[in-house]
Amino acid sequence: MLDVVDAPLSGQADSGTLSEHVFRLIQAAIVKGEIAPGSKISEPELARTYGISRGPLREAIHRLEGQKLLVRVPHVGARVVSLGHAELIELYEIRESLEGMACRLAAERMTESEIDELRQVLQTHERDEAFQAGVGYYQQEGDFDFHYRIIQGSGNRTLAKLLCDELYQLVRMYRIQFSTTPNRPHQAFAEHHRILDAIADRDGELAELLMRRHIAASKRNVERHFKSALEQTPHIKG
Amino acid sequence: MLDVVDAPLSGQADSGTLSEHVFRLIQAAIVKGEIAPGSKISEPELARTYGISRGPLREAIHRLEGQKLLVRVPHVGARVVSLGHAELIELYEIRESLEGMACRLAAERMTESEIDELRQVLQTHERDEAFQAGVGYYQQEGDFDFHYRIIQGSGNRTLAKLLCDELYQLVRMYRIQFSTTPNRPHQAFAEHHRILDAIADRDGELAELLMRRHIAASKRNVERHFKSALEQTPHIKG
DNA sequence: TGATTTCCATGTGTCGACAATATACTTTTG
DNA sequence: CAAAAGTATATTGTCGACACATGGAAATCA
Repeated sequence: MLDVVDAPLSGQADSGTLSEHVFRLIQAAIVKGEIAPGSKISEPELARTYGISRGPLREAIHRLEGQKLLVRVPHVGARVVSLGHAELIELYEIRESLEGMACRLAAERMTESEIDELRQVLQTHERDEAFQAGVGYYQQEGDFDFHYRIIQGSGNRTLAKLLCDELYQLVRMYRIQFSTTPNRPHQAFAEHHRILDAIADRDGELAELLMRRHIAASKRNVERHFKSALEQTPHIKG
Repeated sequence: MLDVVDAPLSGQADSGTLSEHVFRLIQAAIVKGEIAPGSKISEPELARTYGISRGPLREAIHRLEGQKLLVRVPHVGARVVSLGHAELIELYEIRESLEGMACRLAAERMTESEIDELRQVLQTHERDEAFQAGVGYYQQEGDFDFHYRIIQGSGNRTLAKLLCDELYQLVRMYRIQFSTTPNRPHQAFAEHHRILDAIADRDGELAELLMRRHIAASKRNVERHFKSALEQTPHIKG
């Protein structure tokens, strides 16, 4: 028997289909900002770039549209989404509600070992944060780890799919856009700790309240960045 | 001038593309139960049914997958989603959180004329309900009208797209599945009225609380129906 | 007789080409 | 000189066909 090691590029289990592959590739490219927000998607160009036919590419585009990363107009084409100020705030309001619920459920239903793992995640971040004091970018992934764990710990798999597989792609996209400025890491750490304590105490109500405040603070932070970015470049046409 | 009546079947503005067309067609067929939950989707068969090629059909399938109405397995095919007991409950929990927020926002931001229209919607239902006392099916659409109006009145367009365009297709699907039994119309009416009163009083907190209770009651109702349905047909394999 | 293996049929994934439509440019006209 | 119409190019939407994988049926062997 020989080990099949054809092309494990994407890291995770690649479903083997080209459509799935380019779907994740383009998704990552959009989230990372490699394809500018508001820019047009050219099917022939992308097909040449990834070396595939337009068929699988179009299927990937339609799925990306479902994830709200692309906006398509019939007979015209697709553009990378470009959220306005209001829409970004709306997204954070939705997170506030949904992750608040997830946090309450997590406080009620997480196992002790899961809580321990969550505590270790936070300790790891604390060391990293002390190490590269306030760089803020690495904290992004860590922050997602923290939120991811809580969402998974809620036990509501439908909610987890909705938050992690769909909405968070958009959130990550704008997090990376705003990642040039330090993202209030210390304050976020303190908030994370308080949330963890509430979960460890099995205090669902408090955990929900703290998570909502945490996301609300993030929202205000993003709001500031958005405004300052707007002042630098007053009019970005789609 | 002659009235153009080519194919206004879908009611709304058809974007003209076949893909979009079959997307809405299959979506409606799944929601109405014309394609049984858990049943397999045959691409050649559906292509023949709608008289189109497999290309646009596959694009529609991918979008349906994004809306969680289909579950696809690579190299195997797509099946109509079949939510288990737990998943259905999870869906209602998500609605509780999201529509609760929508209702609070609606109480704060709806205009007086919008509130008047909402009141008229309720009055219309009251007459209809009194007319065909307790049939319960027509109430489905009406119930959606009521919830739709509130969601739209929240002013959060991102939330409205998420709830109305995506999650509600699933909810409608199972509403129709359980529509054989009378859906506690009187109690729902009373709850709707109380919600309206809270909105008219601009009492956001109360409006949210009442909406959450309303959906929780719906959840318990669905839970009952699900159990009784399970007793009649103990094992429905996917 | 039962389990395993081989083979075939159905269906999915992918491709290249054609038709229809939108965008940009050129031309014409007031 | 500006605006509108017409044309040309490029892109999107659609189609039919081929390659490969999967599931089931038939045949073989223990």
